[in-house]
Amino acid sequence: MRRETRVPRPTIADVARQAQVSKSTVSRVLNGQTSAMRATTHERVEQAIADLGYRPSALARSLTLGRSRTIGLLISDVGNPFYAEVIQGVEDLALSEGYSLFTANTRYDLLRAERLIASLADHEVDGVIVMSSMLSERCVALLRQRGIPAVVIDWPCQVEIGRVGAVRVDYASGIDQAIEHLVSMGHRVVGHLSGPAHLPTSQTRTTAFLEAMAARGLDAQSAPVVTGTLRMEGAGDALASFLAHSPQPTAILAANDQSALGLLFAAHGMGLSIPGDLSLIGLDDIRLASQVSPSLTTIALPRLHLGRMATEMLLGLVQGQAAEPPIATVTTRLVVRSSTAPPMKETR
Amino acid sequence: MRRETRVPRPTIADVARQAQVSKSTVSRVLNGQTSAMRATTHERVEQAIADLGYRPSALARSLTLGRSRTIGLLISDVGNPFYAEVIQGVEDLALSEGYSLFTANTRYDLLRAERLIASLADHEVDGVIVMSSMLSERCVALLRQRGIPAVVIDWPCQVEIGRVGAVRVDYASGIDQAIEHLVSMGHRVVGHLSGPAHLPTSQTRTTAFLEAMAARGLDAQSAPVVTGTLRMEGAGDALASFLAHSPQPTAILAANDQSALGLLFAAHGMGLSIPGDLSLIGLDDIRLASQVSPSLTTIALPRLHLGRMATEMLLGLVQGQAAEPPIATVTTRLVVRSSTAPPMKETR
DNA sequence: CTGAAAGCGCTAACAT
DNA sequence: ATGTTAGCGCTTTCAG
Repeated sequence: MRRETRVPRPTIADVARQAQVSKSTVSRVLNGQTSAMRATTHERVEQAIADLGYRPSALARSLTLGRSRTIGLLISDVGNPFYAEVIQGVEDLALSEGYSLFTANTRYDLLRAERLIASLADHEVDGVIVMSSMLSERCVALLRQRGIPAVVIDWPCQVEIGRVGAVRVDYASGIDQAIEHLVSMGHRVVGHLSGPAHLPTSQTRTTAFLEAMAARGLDAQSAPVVTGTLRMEGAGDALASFLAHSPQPTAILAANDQSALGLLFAAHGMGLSIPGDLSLIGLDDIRLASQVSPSLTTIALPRLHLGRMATEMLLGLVQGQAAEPPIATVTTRLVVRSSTAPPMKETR
Repeated sequence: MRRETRVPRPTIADVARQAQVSKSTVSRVLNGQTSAMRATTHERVEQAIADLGYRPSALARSLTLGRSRTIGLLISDVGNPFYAEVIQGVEDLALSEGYSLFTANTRYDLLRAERLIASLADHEVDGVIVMSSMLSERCVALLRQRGIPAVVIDWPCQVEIGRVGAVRVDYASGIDQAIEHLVSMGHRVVGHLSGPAHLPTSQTRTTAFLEAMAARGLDAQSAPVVTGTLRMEGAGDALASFLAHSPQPTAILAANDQSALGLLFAAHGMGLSIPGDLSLIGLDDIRLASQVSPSLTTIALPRLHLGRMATEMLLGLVQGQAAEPPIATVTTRLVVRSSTAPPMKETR
């Protein structure tokens, strides 16, 4: 007794027949153009729709309308905890505006990114949000080439003309607060664990660090800056570098929470006390930051907001009501927790 | 000098005109039905396609073909690090098979899940993969109702007939190894930090734990089982419960890595040494597990594989070549790291 | 070996 | 106030 027959979903024609009206009438009901319609007709159509459990085909609709109410979300790596909330922000707003999301991970692979973008274009997404720092430039170029509106998140480079927007992150504000926090507690030698040098965002953060130091008359020149990976791995080596540096830093600002946590765990492993022997500040405020022990003082990025803003901007571009210039900035702010404290007085 | 004019993408008709052939011929080239075609014709068409930079519209194709080469991925929460790799597994295989992914987060919200499923259905996805333990049952019901093939991941309940498959996780194998590992080191009192009682998967794990204990003649009855949240928060309270228990456990098996790490951090905070004072075993083997200090002994779940299998199964269902019964199981295995050691001999 | 024509499900003029 | 018609871009008989 297997019912192999795939019951085809009802179409607008089925509804029309059932309600004894034309397809146009049904279509009007579907699109709310019901003002100049006889109440009984309206009623009959609604009834038929309900009876048949009819739902319009997004595919067919997209084809006729020329827009798909679909947007692409290009991410470098879902596994990066940083992105999760941004995704939520995007999804929330997109959903509430009736858009669906094609999500795709570039995996930091340009070839893959190209294929994904091609695929998104093939599916006629109305726009794309790009959150893939290393690949953003190429991605945006490809998208522009296909005439697809796009918004880049946290990509400090110049946004050229065209239907491309950008949501920037003002790291400097939070980083400045962080340095102020350390300095006011008495720290004088502060180290910086940066991200890979080729990432624009690493440079931005490092620059902001150096400027914040200089602004307080600290010797930014001799401040130990170690290049890390933005990941937890390898933090042990980085920590060793800091400890070998002279003068030895009493506090370290890491380029992100992951690497800060790497330092934290490495310190644990070496029997170093945080914040007793060393103060630590991260950046991002990922969930984990508040859950480790000691909880991590960090510079919070409003990620949900970031996602929402990007989506809002993209939908603006899609609907042609582009803000000029399509650039927005979100600020960061310090969240003080337990990984920072005044330095011990043995600062040589 | 703004070019406001949205250049419409070339259609199959444009290619046909350019190549001086009919749409049918172009379509044949597009679909590789080129065997019985004059070489010069084929050549001309390829040329025209290249010249125009033509790409077929997935939308139009889906409409005529009746299948969209699109699948939905229903997740409860992207923020859960557990899912990231599964997603990668799904995406990898889907991509290589020419499928695109609609991803959607239920956020553990049934209403939201319903809307998302409706949306997926509206977009005529060919199938859906569900990875949302709490909501799976309802989700599958809704999908079945709309006649959409589905595969559930890690949902231990009965799979009814219909085009629904399941990929199970055999927790018992890894949990048994874990207990064996502890017992062979001399542990006799082992605690279990379980997940919320209403989650089927919590029950599965707890049962496996108790059985593994009993199988070794240990007093499963008096083994302290504390109900946790599967999250890091609240681990402090759980740890306190374990420590207050008599006899006090010398090792704890947590239901997942997150809660194990919660215990780890809580122990740090209380000055307890891991594994000196207490051995700890997690489950999942999330990235973080190998990065914390001490690194976490845990039961590894082959997540990439999980995603791949689910996708493979779904595509099988979609293409009608369903394996009978559509159920697969992946096994788990213990990964020994540094959070486990023999108990101190002061076991009262 | 290739073309003409119908149709997938929907919307939008343009009638009436 | 509602129906008719012509597409949107593609595939697929069916003819030649």
